[in-house]
Amino acid sequence: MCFLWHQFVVLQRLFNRYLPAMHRLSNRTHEETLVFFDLETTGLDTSTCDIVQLSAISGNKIFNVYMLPRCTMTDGASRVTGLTTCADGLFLHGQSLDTIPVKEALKSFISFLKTINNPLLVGHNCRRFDSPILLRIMSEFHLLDEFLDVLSGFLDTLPLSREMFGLQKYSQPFLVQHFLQRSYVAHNATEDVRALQALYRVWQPSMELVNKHRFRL
DNA sequence: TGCCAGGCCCTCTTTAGGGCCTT
Repeated sequence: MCFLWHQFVVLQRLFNRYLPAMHRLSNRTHEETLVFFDLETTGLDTSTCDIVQLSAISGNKIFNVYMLPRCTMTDGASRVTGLTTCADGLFLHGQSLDTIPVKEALKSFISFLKTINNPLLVGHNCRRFDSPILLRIMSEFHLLDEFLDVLSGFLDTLPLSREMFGLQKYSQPFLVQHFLQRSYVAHNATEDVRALQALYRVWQPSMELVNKHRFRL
């Protein structure tokens, strides 16, 4: 009897010790893989603009494509990105870029995501800007269902950083300067995703905050 | 000359308005 009671006490202690960890594990999304992404677009109007550059990074895997937009770039977008379009193609600071058709670019991005386990797309201000544009254009090319099937969700680092830190600004260049003590080539999607990945490594937000700021369609 | 969209956040607010954030 005494032996059984001892076994019970041992099991109870083990249970009490590991239950909180098991509970945290069940709520974690660590089986998801973070994929930092960014768009360069023809403008700021999320209902009409087109994507000209789509970049993503997950670990050491990098994705980047340029595409010819179906509409002209606004002066503001050309000014901040250095990208211009004409009948001959897409140019970065006057240098011609290799582009692929929009649908091919989107399908290529979906294929990239399929190589990643349960991808969670992470972007700065992506709830209000990048994700509505990406979802709209995926829908226009009848790729939305396939895209959503492969995707775990989105995570917006703008409200996440606002909740984590008390700063005067939360633009990505400011955050990079503040946390990484360096400047970078903002408004180039590849540089933006590398910078955001580096910021996230420094921040290491809690799963509670991640779950608070994640979303799906 | 500089803005052009739209939603969130903050405050000198809530019957509003300006700044921020993305290109």
